[in-house]
Parts: sequence; C-alpha cells; structure tokens
Amino acid sequence: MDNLKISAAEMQAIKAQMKAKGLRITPQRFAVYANLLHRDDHPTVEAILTEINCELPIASKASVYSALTVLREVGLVREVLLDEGVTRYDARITPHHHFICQNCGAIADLDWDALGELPIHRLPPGFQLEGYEVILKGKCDRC
Amino acid sequence: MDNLKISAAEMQAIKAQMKAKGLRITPQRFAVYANLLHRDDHPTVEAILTEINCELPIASKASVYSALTVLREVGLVREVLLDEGVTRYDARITPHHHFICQNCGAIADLDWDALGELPIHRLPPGFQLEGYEVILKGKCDRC
DNA sequence: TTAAATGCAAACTATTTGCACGTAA
DNA sequence: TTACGTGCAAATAGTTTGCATTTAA
Repeated sequence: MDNLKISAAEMQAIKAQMKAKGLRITPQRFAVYANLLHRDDHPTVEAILTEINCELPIASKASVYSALTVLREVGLVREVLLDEGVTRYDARITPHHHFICQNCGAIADLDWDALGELPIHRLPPGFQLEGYEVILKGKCDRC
Repeated sequence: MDNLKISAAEMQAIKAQMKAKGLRITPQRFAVYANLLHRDDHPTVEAILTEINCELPIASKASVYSALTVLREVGLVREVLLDEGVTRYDARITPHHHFICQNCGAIADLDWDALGELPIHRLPPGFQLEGYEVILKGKCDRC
C-alpha cells in the first residue's frame, strides 16, 4: 500500500489527523499525505505520484490532485509558489520561511525563528496585516 | 502604435533603456515594455496583450511572450510568482516587497523601506544570502 | 446502503516551439 | 542586405472536469 516504512502507531496518528478534519480515509489520500509528511523537498504533483506509485500503482494523477485539494481545504497541506509553472506542496503547515538556491534550485525550509520579528515600519493606511512569509535567495551549502 | 499617452521625450528614454541593453526596438517590444512601465498591477500576459491591442492590434500573444522573455533576460522586467497558475510581470526592478489581499487578490507594491532591515538570526551553515523578498498577506484598504 | 472517492479520458489554460514571412538596423 | 523578430498554428505541460465504477463508513 505504501513504500514508506512507517510504524503502525504513526499510521494511526496520521489517520487520526485526517479523521479529525472530517476526511474519509482512502488508500490514495493516505499515501499522498503520508508521503508529503515524510519529505521536505516541497514536491510537485508529478513527484508525489512517482513516489507513491514506486512499488505498485496505487493512485492516478487525478486522485493525487483531488487528494491535495481536500488536504489543502482542511489545512493539512499547503502549496508553495516558489517555482515557475508548477505548484509545489508542503505538509509542514507551521509558519516558516523558504530559502531558494539560485544555483541548483533547491528549496530549503527555514525555521520561523531563524529570522527575528519582521520590523514593519509603515504599512499603507487601511491595510491589515494577517501574516507574512520571507523568501530568501542565494547559494545553498552544496553549491 | 500605442494607447498610452506618453511624451516623445519619455518615449526616447524608454527606447534608450532598451538600446542600452542591446535590444532591437520593435513596435511590439516597445509596447510591452512601455505598458508595463505605466502600470503597477503586475499584469499577466493576457492583461498586457489586451491593453496594448486595445485600440488597434499591434502584437500577437507569441510576441508578447517573446518580448517579455528578452526583457527579462536583460533585466528590464521581472516576473512575480504571487498567483497560482499564471505568471505576472513587473517593470519595477528595484527591490520591493508585495502585499497580497486575501480578500480581493489585489497585489500592492511595498517600498523596500516600509520594512526595516531583516533581522537574520541564524542561517544554516554554508548558506550564502544574496537577497530576499517579503510577501505580506492580509486585507487591503478597499476590503 | 449510499454518499463520496477513484480512474480514465477529454477539456482547458498557460506557455513554448517551428517555420514562412517581414523588418530594424 | 540580412540577421533577427513576428505571427500563426501546432505542440507541450500543468491542472480541471465529466462520468461510470468502486468503496469507506
């Protein structure tokens, strides 16, 4: 059912999270969410599809899109707009920033407290701030 | 040739900028760049196309894509990844941040110095920072 | 049992490409 | 004059949709 080696306990925990959001547990949805939880490379739909179908076919592309849509709707995953033309997904929903390597394109998560509180001097009048995200660019450790 | 009312002087200035980058001046390229310089709504290709062809047809969609590609290559315009599925363009190349209204989707520029210097506590070892951009989310003045 | 999810294929949208023709320098 | 740009149409890539079939609860 799944090419990840996860304990039964963790499997239950993941399912519990999904149930708590009112989602029906299907093998496809579980595979997508579990896969996303176990990687930190902000994969595209294509990449998720390849990994979960690696050993034996489990989900179609349409189902991956569908699973991601509901998972996003209930707030278990979010999409990241860091790449041209493709949407990438992330199951890490606690606030954090992103570092993009301009050499190899790698995307690294940056803990929220790696940056201090953002000093906002002046927001245009009438604007209400609800959140922010910083995108850092440069060279990663491997480049 | 163009539905914008710009002075001959400004026209020359724009052409000079393009020539300085080694670009051949064609009506299509000029229209695209001049249009982009005169708006601040980070338009999509579709929006640019509509505006420059508003009075009389001047450019095809392929030419707008082509113009944007060269303009981007020489650094006169940049793309902004703030929207799902579409690439938006910006002729404002000096560093600035973006505010996205989560209600109406409007994208507003935020001057660089509206925010203070970003306090970077700890960057992972081996990472070299070259620049950053902040994306703020909330409600704009009209919502 | 049954409302909801899946899979497939077709539709759609954004973008790219190939090539004959036109034009800026 | 000629290398380069344009326009059109066809190709590609990412994503969405319609519908018959299957399945989780």
